[in-house]
Amino acid sequence: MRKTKEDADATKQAILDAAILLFSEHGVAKTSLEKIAKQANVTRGAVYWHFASKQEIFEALHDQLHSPFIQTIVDGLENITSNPIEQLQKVCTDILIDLEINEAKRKIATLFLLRCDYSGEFAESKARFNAKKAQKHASLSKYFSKAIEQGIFSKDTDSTILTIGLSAYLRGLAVEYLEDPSAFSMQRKAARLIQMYLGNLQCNK
Amino acid sequence: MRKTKEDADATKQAILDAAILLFSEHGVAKTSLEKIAKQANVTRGAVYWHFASKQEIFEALHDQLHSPFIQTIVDGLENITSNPIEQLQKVCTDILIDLEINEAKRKIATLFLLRCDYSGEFAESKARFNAKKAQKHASLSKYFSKAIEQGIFSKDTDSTILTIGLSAYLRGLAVEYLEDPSAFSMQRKAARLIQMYLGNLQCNK
DNA sequence: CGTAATATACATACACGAATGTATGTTGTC
DNA sequence: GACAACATACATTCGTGTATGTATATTACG
Repeated sequence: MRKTKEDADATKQAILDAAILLFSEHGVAKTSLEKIAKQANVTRGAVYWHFASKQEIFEALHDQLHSPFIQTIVDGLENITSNPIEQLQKVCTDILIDLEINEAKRKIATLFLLRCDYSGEFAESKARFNAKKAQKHASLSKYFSKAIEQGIFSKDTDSTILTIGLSAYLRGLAVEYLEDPSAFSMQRKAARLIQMYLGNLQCNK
Repeated sequence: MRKTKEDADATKQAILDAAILLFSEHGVAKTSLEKIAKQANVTRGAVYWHFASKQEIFEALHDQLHSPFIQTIVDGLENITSNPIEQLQKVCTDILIDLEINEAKRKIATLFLLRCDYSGEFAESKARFNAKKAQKHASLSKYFSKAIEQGIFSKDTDSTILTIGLSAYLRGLAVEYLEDPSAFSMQRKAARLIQMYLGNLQCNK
């Protein structure tokens, strides 16, 4: 029953896809390798061939798919346009709207924000992720500092506070939305939610 | 080995305390009833005498201890003072600082925000909680509407957006802080973080 | 270029521990 | 002496990890 290399890659991907689905729906802890195998139409033998443990599956998904919101912001601000504040607002708004219209991203975000806890065996994944995040944090903070110096943002803005706050705000909105997507619509509210937070930063001198 | 009623209540409380500790440190899923019993210096027999299952322990803790931030805000705004905006800022700031200085509250918040997922058997707890939250949401939104009418808050504030946003902001800040308390100090930053969010709402006409 | 050797990509079977729930025993109290 | 408040013992299930079987793709060799 040996398969070709492409076949093997396909089943590996099927296992990962099954894991995303089950993890995001039922939680990481409550998903057994048996269930993942069944969802992927293989046996646990196949799963253990490609991965040493559930933890390894989780880590593979985590490292490949889970990126902090700040990273998306930093990426989106790389090429500066005429109006940096509007640009920032758009980037943030798009992140949130994406959670509503992009099912794959919604599943991934649900998984890592709501369906796993990072205590114990997953602490290393979290540590790597936090390092990544801290790096982007610093990067965004620098960007803000510069923008404040240049008079784009109001002088009484604190770049660190702004970075921490924005990160937390997006995280909070994402979590509250994912927890109950029927509570409000991102497509309708995201822009105003972001506007409320970032709308008063412009230098009004 | 029969104990008096007070003794029994004490062991029940010891079991609950042990559960809080272990749940918040190692996660709900990874904490067995055996570990809880050991931590409480009893056997699993005692645990099963007081509770039917781990789920029942979780639900008891959840219903008694976990209250949405909005509830604290609504409670804190009950008796209106001279400056409602300052009052609101203080209430929010205090919630955050409490996470740093009050160990018990930090453990509880960690447990319910970071160490459990509400899929599967805990969905009912989450549903009850969400109902409670929605109620307080509506209540706070009404408060804001009134304050806007009275000219306390700026006219271009949307009470619903403000409520959703504030709830998400506090949740996000709490989560990011609890996830890594060394990242920043609430005692130092909370006031400014809240000020940045709520500071521009005052009616400036 | 055909074929034997080997490694790959799994499926199947088994052994084990952990956790759960229940049944039953024990002791002190009212 | 009956019942509350446990401790102890037992049965069962679930998940994991590993060992083994096996068919086929790939490679090496003559």
